[in-house]
Order: sequence, then structure tokens, then C-alpha cells
Amino acid sequence: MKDIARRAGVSESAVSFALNGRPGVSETTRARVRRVAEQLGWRPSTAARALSGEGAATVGFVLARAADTLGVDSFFLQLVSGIQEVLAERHLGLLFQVAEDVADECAVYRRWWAEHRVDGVLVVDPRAEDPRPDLLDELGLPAVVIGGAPDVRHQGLSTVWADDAGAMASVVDELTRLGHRRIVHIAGLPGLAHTQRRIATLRAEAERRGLTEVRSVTTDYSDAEGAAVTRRVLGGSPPPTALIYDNDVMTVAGLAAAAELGFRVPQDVSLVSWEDSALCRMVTPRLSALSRDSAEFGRTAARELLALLDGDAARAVGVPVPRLTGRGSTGAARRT
Amino acid sequence: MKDIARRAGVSESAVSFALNGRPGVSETTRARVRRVAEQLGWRPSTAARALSGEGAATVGFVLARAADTLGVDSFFLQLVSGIQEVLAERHLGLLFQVAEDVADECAVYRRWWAEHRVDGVLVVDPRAEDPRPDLLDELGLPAVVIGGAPDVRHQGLSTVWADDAGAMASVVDELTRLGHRRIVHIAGLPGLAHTQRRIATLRAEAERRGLTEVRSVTTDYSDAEGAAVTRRVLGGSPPPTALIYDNDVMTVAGLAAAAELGFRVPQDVSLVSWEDSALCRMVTPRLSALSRDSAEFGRTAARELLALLDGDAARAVGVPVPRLTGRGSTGAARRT
DNA sequence: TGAAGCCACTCAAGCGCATTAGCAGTTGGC
DNA sequence: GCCAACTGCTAATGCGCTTGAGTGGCTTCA
Repeated sequence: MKDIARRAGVSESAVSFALNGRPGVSETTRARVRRVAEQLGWRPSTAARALSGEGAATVGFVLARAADTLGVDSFFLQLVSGIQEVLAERHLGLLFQVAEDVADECAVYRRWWAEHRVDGVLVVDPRAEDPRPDLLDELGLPAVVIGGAPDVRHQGLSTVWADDAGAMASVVDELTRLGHRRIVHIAGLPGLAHTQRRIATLRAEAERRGLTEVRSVTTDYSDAEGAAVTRRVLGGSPPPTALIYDNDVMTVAGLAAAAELGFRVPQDVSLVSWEDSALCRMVTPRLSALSRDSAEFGRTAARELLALLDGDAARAVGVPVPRLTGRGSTGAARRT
Repeated sequence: MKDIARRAGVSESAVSFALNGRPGVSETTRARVRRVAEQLGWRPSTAARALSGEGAATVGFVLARAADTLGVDSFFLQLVSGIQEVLAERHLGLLFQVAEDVADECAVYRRWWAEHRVDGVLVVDPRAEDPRPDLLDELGLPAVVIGGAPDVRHQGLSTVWADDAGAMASVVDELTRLGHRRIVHIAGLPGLAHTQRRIATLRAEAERRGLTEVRSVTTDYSDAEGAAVTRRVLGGSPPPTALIYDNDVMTVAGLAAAAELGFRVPQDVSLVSWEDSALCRMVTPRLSALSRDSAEFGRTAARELLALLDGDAARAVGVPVPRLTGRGSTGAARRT
């Protein structure tokens, strides 16, 4: 800035005013300063900006999953890619960290806060008993919870929520329409809030329709457990005629397990994946799946965080209900 | 720090010396200062540190891939997870950015450099004609190229290289041992350096063994192209008896395509995936694949970058040659 | 006993920017 | 014709930390 000031023949303050669009300089001077800055390829030092109270121009994102379950999930990269798209427009950086567990994640937030490293954070995988919202509230760190419940209890926290209940209802609708009355939901991690919402909704829907042979089983999202649970439930008698899996990986693993047991899909058993991805289109038969736009999910979350950083009040916004894309893995229930 | 200084009854400078392990304070004072700092939960402001010449305590990572091809790849999350593991020990942050293409990526490096946002960067997907090493050299930004060639031409750039040639040779070894003489290599993006290395090695190996019906076809890594190319080459006459795919996604798609054409795996055609992941164990038959430790790859790269930041000279280090894990998708060549 | 040297510490400057107070010069109002 | 208000700019301060240049008291040795 000193260079720019010298070349433009003004003081450093004038340069600051000019480049930040503040009043205090004439438009001709502003234009001249802008031109010189452009010529010199000047960019403000984020460190200096941060130090003089402007914030770090960075938002944080922590992924608390065991390293080995990271790989297969297509959701997060898509999400991050959407987040980036919005952040990049404002030249905000994304500080990314992988943590062991939620406690570790909390430690990361504390550190980031103390180091003034981030202006806000995006929180994923909200849990039933979740210490993170309270912590972030306490620290006063603006945050958006991705995939939370639509009730805002914390003042500083916005929520972007997906309508799990609506989606589950629509899946049950479709399956009962096809004649299925024995359904097993092979859910994800029991501690996650959306797992519990899906389980609760399924139970409510079943009750409403008088279906007695409907239940949920929780897993760790892995292909191994997906296959194991599939084998176990299909071994029961009578076996279920429809399976709902909480992610694509388990569905594919379940498909293979079903085939090994001699079950034809969809004649003997119907399969629905709660996550649509290339995977679902790569196996035979192709998997019927709930399609949602993960990148758009990320974009929405990032926009909410920007609003929060701009001083807007926290709020809860919904993203469109995922739609069931029927493919080859669902069909009419076999008559018993 | 002012608070700490006051409570410990020393000057701010003394606090700085004490907390940074520099000489200039007695051990008793140092301990006292440390204790007070701990009590107060003090963490240095990265902005202030950066401003006084200490670097940004951050390294950058840009992924230049189209948003829609991001999702399926299991490699990157594993890699990043490994990188994190090493960076976290030193409390270095990872600034992550998704870019449209290499030009965009270069713009990001320029911006980061001008803004003093990162101390170094990790570069992935090195290309045949790659502008990035020159740019980073010019900017003087320490960098590690992940998956580059083992020749160091740029002074500031270290390289972590995987022995693609050795791996390709071992695959060809195994396939010829099984009697395969007609092999098609379904490669990835033609612009990537490792794609070209694999293609060149395959050609050399074929020549050395006098195999005339061996060739490579490039793709965009997608399941769609993997399936399409598989259909095309298996439609030739005589069709190849072995296919080598540059990633897991294409292999799975190829497997489905082969099945549709009535080819049995491995009786009619053998399939090898150049990427091992849960995917490879989820389909029937399970896929023979080249296994490498992606997280370890990331750890090695991060360690090299740390060495560079510590002032060590740039160098090239290799990671272990990926090993072929034989599963159900490879078998003896069918007699023609 | 004095000079030299060292230890443990303090002082002050500065990193690059934002911001507040202040200061000439001009304009407008009565 | 004088004061007030406004315009367009400069000077100075501070953000939280590091660091080189001191400084005072102590030890050591001639």
C-alpha cells in the first residue's frame, strides 16, 4: 500500500479509503489508486486485515469421522464443492480439518477461536446429544449446522435442514403402494440426529398405516455392516420384502449379499438407497435412490453462513425434499 | 500476552521468549509464564504471528476437477486425511479449494501468495505440460508435487512419486503369467503425467515381451466412459482377454458392461483395477486391484512439505510400489 | 579494585492494514 | 463578510506479536 500511495501521489490512508470503497476520496483519485493497485497486482494481506479487526476471511469445516470410513462417501466432496462455490465469490478461504471424534472436533473449534483463525464454521453430522452448538454459542463463533433439525434453539447458529421425515414418508408411501408390508430400514450411525429422525418417522408412518413388521437397524454406514445386516434380516422368516438403506455404499453391499442368498432384486426383495450417486447407476439392477443435490446443500449452507457473518439473525432454512428416483431395484411385493 | 506479562510480572518480550522456547529467560520464569498462559488458555493469534514474519501456519491444497467428477473418487479424501494427520501435529491449517481447471488453480496460487495466506502448497494431478511448477518456482512458494515424476527440475519443489512403471510392469507380469496376450489398458485423463507414464510403460513392456495386441485408451475416469470403452473393446474381434482400468469406478462400470455383453469374469475376460477401495470388495466377483496406501501417500507428502518449510532442500521421495491384490476378477486366459 | 563479560530481562520499533482525529481549502447561507 | 458546513485529504494510533538493541546487576579474573 505504501508503494501504491507513493505512485499515486497520495497518503496510505487515501489508498485504504479508495480501495475499500469508503468515502473520503474523490472519484478521480479513487480510480487512479485502483489503477495503480491493479498494475502492481496488489492484494491485501489477510494477516494484516485480520489483525486490524476485519476477521480472518476464512471459514472452518471439520469432518469428524474415522479415517477409514472417509473414502467411499460421495456426499462430502460434493458438499464441500458447493460450499466452495459460494465462498469463492467473496474470496473467503475454507480451512479444512479431519478430526477423530466430536471431542477432538470441539478442541479444534476452541483452537481456531483462540487463534482467530476463522470467522465462522460449518458443522456437519449433528448428533442427538451434541456438545457443539453449546460450545459454538459460548465461543460466539457464527456457525451453520448442516442437516440439523429445523428448530433454532441457539441464537448464533443457523440450520440448514433436509426434510428427512417427508422423504421417509414418501418412500414408505411408494413401497406400500407396491404392496410391501414387511420393511427393514438399515440405518446409519445411531448417534446422528438424522438417523433418529428417520427411525422415528418410519415408526410413525408404520403405525399410521397399521404395518406391524417394520423396523430399523442401526449400523456404522460401512459396506461390511450393510452386507452383514442384510444377510441377517433376509435370513429371518418371513423375510422382509423391502429394504431401505441409509447410504449408497450399504445398498450396493446389501445387493451383493442378497444375491448370494439367492434373493432376486426386485422380484424377491426391493432395495432403496437414501443416497444417489454414480454407484447406484453402476450395479445391476440399477438402484432406486433418493436423489438430492448435495452441492446445492453446500451452497445453501455457505450462503447462510455469509448472511450470519453479515450480521443477519440466525435462522433455519430447508432444502428441497429428496425425490425418489425409481430404477430397477424396486418392484411390486411378492405375494406371500 | 499483555495479560500474561502483567500476571507473571515480566515484560511482553519475556513472555514471547518464554513461550517460544527462545533463550533470554531463566527456566523458572519460563515455567511461570507457561503456567499463566495455560491458565488463561492463551493461543497466539495467527494473524499477528503472520504479520510479524512468522508465516501463515497454513498450507494450501487445490483440487482442480470438474464438480461432477469429484464425488466418486475415494482417493482424495484418504489423501487429505493423511495430510491432515501430519499437519495437525504442528498445528498447521489446511486451506482447501476446489478449482475449475489448471488456469483457475494457478490464479488461486497467485492470490494465496499475494495475500500471504499460505506457507506452501501441495499439488496434485501433475500434467504433461504443467504450468504450475514454473509458477510456484517463480512465486517462491514451497510446494510438493504429489504423484509427479522422480526427476527434480525445479529447485523449490519436492516430489512424492509413485512407481507407476514398476506397478504396470508387475501387472503385465502377472497377466502374461496367466496366459493373457491381448490386453487393453483403459486409462484416465490423457493430460495427466501418470497416465502417460503408465501408457508408455505398458507399451515398453509389451514390446519387450513381443505382445502385439496390447494398447491403451484414455478416458475421463467416469463410470460412463469406463462402461462405453469396455463395450467397444469387447466388441472387437478377437476381443482382449484382460482389461486394466486406471481407477476403481471404471472397473466396476466395466464389470457391469462386460456382464451385459455376456462376458463372464474372469473366465472370458480378466479385470484389474488400479485403485483399491471398498468398491472393489463390494461387487461380484470381487475385483483384483492394485493396493496402495493413499493416506500414507498424503502423510509422506505433508512430511516433505514440512521439511521444505524447515529449510531443507527439495528432493524426490518414492512411496512403496502398489501391490496387486488378486481377487476374483483375474484368472487364466481363455484358450483361443 | 576495576574492567570485562554474561545473564536475564526491558524497550521500542515494526509487520500491513483500518480508522479516528484533524487540517487546509472551498462553498453556502444569512 | 463572517461563520458553519462540507470536501478531500494527511497524520497518528493501534491490532498482537517478534526481535534487535539496549540495560542493570552479578560474576570472574587480572
